[in-house]
Order: sequence, then structure tokens, then C-alpha cells
Amino acid sequence: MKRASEFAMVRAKGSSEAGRFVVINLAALPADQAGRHSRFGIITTKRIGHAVIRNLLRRRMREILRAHGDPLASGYSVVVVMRNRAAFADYRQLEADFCKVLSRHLNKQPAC
RNA sequence: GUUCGGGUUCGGGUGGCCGCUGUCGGGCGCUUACGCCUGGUAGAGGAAAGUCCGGACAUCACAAGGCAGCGUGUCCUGUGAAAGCAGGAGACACCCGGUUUCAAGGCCGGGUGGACGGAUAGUGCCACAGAAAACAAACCGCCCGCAAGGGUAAGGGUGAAAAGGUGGGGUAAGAGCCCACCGCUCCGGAGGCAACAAAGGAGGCAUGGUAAACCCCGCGCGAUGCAAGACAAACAGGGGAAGGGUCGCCUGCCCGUUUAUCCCCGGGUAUUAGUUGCACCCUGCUUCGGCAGGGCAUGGCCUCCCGGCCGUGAGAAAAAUGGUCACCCAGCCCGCGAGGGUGGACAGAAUCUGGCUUACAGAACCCGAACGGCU
RNA sequence: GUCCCCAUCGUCUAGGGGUUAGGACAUAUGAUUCUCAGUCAUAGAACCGCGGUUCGAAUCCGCGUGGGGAUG
Repeated sequence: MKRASEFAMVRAKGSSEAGRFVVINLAALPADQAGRHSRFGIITTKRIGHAVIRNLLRRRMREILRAHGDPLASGYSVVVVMRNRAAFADYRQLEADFCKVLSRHLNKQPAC
């Protein structure tokens, strides 16, 4: 995603599920784009910390989406918001939290 | 050897697997566009930060400006394009020691400090207290006088600061009024590249502080800021405005210039944000993909030196430089020990670049000081 | 990214070198009232930090810190 209005739309109209370190917002794509690739956005606010920390969190979240994002591969707009506490988490903790929140969100058994 | 201070350099390393961005090549989809697969190669910092000073580059129609305005400030040398940085010297202020003097103060030596031109070019300001805060002035006191009035800056107290200091003479009382010593100012100028300044002479002293107050003097300065700008694509036509508008390089005024200006009308044109500027530079060749040569910067190696050889040159755009595993290195903790555990400081390019400032775990080397030990 | 601006009680602000930093709202206490509101009285409470200039700094200068704005 590139546009602020898209982020606002997903966060306002999509469904939301919060974990310890991340918040996942999901919205279905419009009907005419239903089969397309999903669109992704990651939010790391200034409250989390300095640029180095925010860059690291974004890179880790991209890696997590690469590894575990298959259920979201098509048909969605996805916004992942990093919470303040995530600055003190390592990659394993972020990965576990993301999987937990995602499986709860999709009402499925844990996939990872 | 320990501790402290200063400086310079570095600021985790190696490898495997999976990814990301740029770029070059190969293959496939009929060619291109585009997409997919695959290989090579490059991919954050000493501060990338703050944006405090410089420079490059770009635009501001053409052309000559003035006054305001802004910055800067001892001297010399080195370095640099500039800003600046480094070293040395000088004056000043403060501190310590020695010496001289009744004292004040001076002289000598050492240390510390700073944005260090000018306070006899001018203007302003100096609260409270105090009589008085700057072309001086008389509250108390002292002296003369019956008084009115006059003389007096020695003494008092105030204050950050009170108009030379000490001693003596002198006087009605006093006072540089006079004298000695010290200080001050002016002239002078040995010496020094210079800032500065020795000797000598003159003056009874006329000149309080503040310029990071206005200001004066010397030197320097156009503005904007890659979101600059260029191209695609900005263009052509018609009408109107003159007591208006634009420009002279932020702005204001003066003075001057011009119709390149402004407004309206319809036409044409771009937009889920294009390409370029923009990734070391120049020249030549080119099948336009690149190649060759030269230069610059930087790193490594060799050399006594001159120099030589080899390698390297980030370029995103909701914005790449990541994830994970193993081993090693510094540090910390536990343990007599073997060993085990823990664990990376400050911080993330955005047109490029030189400085300054600020943040920072730790390591190596050099210099200096103090203390202790050995010879 | 680039370029600017601001900072004073809890909040909004005055003060632009001078010794007690002023005001309004809010807060606390007391008085008035059967009680509350209102009114009156009293009190507490601040110069973003560190240096420098000055006799003296909230004010002037430098460096930081924290906020805010403009610009396609």
C-alpha cells in the first residue's frame, strides 16, 4: 500500500485483532479485485523509538510475512501495526505473537 | 605497574542457508513493451544525527545602482577553494610561589581562562542604597563667622563601582596645594616580521563601567534551495488594464527600467504522481549494451626515499542493506581450576561535499602528570 | 528531504537588563448559607537545560533538549 487513504480505510472498516506485540487489521479487497494479490502495509510509529529500532521491526515483520503470510496471499488488504513493547521483543517472540493473532483472526488451528 | 589528562586510529569478524534494492549478462514466453526463471557484481556512519557555518550545482527576462541590512574581529606561521583547524607569540584577568616595600604596589617564575578592534567619535543606560553614579556634587563632619553665608573631598556610612595610593610638608580646616616613592596619561620609540614594547622625556592627574546597548572602524556578503531546476508538455490566438502592473536578484525606501507583466475568453495538454537532475569525473570510439585511455578520492601490499603494484567508487522513493545457524574476538558474572553462563555503545544514507557541535560500550598505539616498586 | 518559528505557575498569557516575575481561569482553606451554587478573603504554585557577557540575565549571546509550522 502506498496511500494514506488506503491505510485509513483498512483501519476504519476492516476487522482488527490485537496481540502482545502486533495489531493486525484485515479488510477484503473490493469485489472487482477479489482474486488479486493482497496488499500489505506496516505501521511503526515514532513512539516506538528511533529510526534504527523502527527499521529493524519493519524488516523483521516483512520476514515474518514472507514466512507465514500464505493464508493472506490473495484477496486482502493487510495493515500490521507494531506496538511499543515490540521494541524489546526478539524475532522469535514476534513470530509467535504474529502466528497466534493471525490464527485467532482467521478462526483456524495454529498453522505455525 | 596503577590512576588521571590529552591526541590518533578502530568501532566486532568469518562462513553456510533463505530473502531484499540497484546494476550487468544469459534463457523462456513469436520480436518489442512487459513478465517469469537464472548467474555475476555492488549495497549505511564516525557521527549517516543536529542543520550551526562554508563550497559545488541550479533558477531568478536584460542592464547601472545608492542607503538601510547581515556576518566577522589581537599578531605571526602552517594548512585549506572557503568556512575553519593547528602551532607559536603578545596584551589582559585570576590563582600560586619567590623577592622588594612601613604600606600600596612593583618585579621575577609557574599555572588557568576567554567571541581578545575601538569607551579622549558621538548617544544611551548604571535599579536599590547613598549627600553625590559622572561638563560632578556638600548629608553628617571639620574650619571661618554673632548670624546670614562661605571654605573644605582628609574622616563617616552606601554601593558592583565614589574621580589616584602611601608617607611627609603645608593650612583656619583641608586639598597634587607642594615634595618623595609608586601608579596613571601623553610624547617617544631601543628591540621585534608583527601584535607589542625597553630606555628617555613631559603632565599634578584633566580619562568610572558597559559595545554578547545603539554605534564607529577594518574586512567580507545578491536571494532561493534538488520539493532547486530541466524535458515530455506549457504552447499559439483574441480581448482588456496605464493615477495600473513588473523588474533592477528576500524585504523597505530612494532612484531608474520596461511592457518580457497582470486579468479575462475559449482551444490544446499531464496526473493512483512520468523521465531526468542522481551516483566519481573527463576525453575518444561505439553494434548505444558498453569498451579503451587519462585523472580524482580511498583502502591494502612493497620500498630508506623517489615511487610502484593491485582493488574499490551505495543510490531507495510507504523508501533496499534483513532473517537464521555455527565458530571465533573483546567485555561482564560464577568457579582454586578445567570450564560454564551472559552478551554487543551511540545510532540508519536521500543532490554531492569541507568543517563545527552533540551522542557513544569498548579496544590499540603515542605523549604528559601523580603515586608505588625494582635497578 | 529542505527551510523556518516557539518555549514563563496545572492552563492561557504580561514582562525584552534592576533585586517580591504580574494577571485571569483552575486548585486548596476559611467566611456567608439548612445545603449547594454564587460572592468575599487568604494561600500554594512558574522563567526548558548547561555555559558565557554583565555589578546584576526570564530578558543579551552560544550550544543542547522538547514542541510546532511551511514547502510537491
